[in-house]
Amino acid sequence: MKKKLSGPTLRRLPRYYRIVCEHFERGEEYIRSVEIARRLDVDETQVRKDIAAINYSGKPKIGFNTKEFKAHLESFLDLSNAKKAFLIGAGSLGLALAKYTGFNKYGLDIIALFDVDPHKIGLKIAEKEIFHISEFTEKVCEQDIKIVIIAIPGEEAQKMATLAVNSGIKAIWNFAPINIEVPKEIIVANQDIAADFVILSMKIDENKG
Amino acid sequence: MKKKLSGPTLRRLPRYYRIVCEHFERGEEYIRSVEIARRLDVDETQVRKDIAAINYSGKPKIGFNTKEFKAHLESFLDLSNAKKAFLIGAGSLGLALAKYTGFNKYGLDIIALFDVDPHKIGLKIAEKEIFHISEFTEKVCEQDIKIVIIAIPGEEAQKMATLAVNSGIKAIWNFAPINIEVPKEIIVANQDIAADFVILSMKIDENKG
DNA sequence: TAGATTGTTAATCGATTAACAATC
DNA sequence: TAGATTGTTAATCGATTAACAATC
Repeated sequence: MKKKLSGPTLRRLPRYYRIVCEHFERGEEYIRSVEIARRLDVDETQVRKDIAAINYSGKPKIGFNTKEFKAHLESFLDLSNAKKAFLIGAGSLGLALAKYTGFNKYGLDIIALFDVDPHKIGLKIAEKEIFHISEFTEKVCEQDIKIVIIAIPGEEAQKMATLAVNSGIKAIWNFAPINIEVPKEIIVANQDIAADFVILSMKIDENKG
Repeated sequence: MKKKLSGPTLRRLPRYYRIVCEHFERGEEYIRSVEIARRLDVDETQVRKDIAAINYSGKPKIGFNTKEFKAHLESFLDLSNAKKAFLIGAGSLGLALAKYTGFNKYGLDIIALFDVDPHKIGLKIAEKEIFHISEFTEKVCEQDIKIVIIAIPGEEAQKMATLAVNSGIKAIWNFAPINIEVPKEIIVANQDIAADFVILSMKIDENKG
């Protein structure tokens, strides 16, 4: 049984993974904690602590073997095990997410899209078919889907979330700019990209002051 | 001079803003800290502490006036003051960001897009013209742009970041799935959405275990 | 007034950082 | 061996939570 990691540590791990991949792909055999720390602007002791927390270890004087460390992170973060998901909303954001190539590497496999626009039904985006939302519940059951991504403009997002929950979905990744509410056993991540901008913009102000 | 907020507090403020807006638009005059806490799954004392940190106060027994509190957050987070930005990349993600309507409310105004594809140059997306990247530096100066959003597939992102820095940009919001590196006086937010998925997916695993 | 909620001080908890020992 | 880097224990720091006072 994995011991539970702290939130901050968990959030740093995918960032380590990215850096380690970059080094590995560049053909570098080892990476040192100070290098990871510099790239991500965290403390180097922090990096080693986090690595210790996932039971990996490096070699004193040499560093961490990029290939091994990468594999360890993939195993720990369960990246190789593709998780099937449905995507609600074939608007511009939905299409962008459907076409996004970075997800496979991180264990996300978007299987199909759903929309209400009759002009879109039947089209294929990046080899994923667009179905009418009325087929959603049935297909969730058929294909044993646990994750749904919501990418519609807002007002309808809560309704779609409720539909998803009633269809047996276990986790919702919400890109609509509202805070959706679902029963507490359902996992929700409200991806508020505008809020992320606000944080960036506050940092700019700080730099000026 | 604003006293500096902690990172966690700063990250919660836009979430409070969203909830307060929702209540205000629903016509509710007051909101209580316990309600905000419930909606965002944080501690209610935390909410009051955060509110105190931005020098706002409510009324005992009644709560926080939604209209006033909303205005206070807008002022504190500087949401009313539109920040001009350029967007590099008119691919599907770039278009989705250009069309995204939620940004205005959060103080972001995307002025124009840049790309290299000759078929796209001159087109308009949500009233924003697409220019050739060769015009970037000149237009940054002309329009005194401080922020650039990078939405291209990856390999080229570092080059574009460097171009942006050389053009005098002060902050970069990077959607490309690489960790871009720039001089330390430049503010960078690497928006790694795949990483956000990993965190969601780990939470699902925890729920099972 | 009584009760409910805000506001604040004190206590706890956990994450980060510092110091240093272990190791190749 | 000397030096560099990992790994770990201890100290610090800051965020969260708990307790309770203030207030309408």
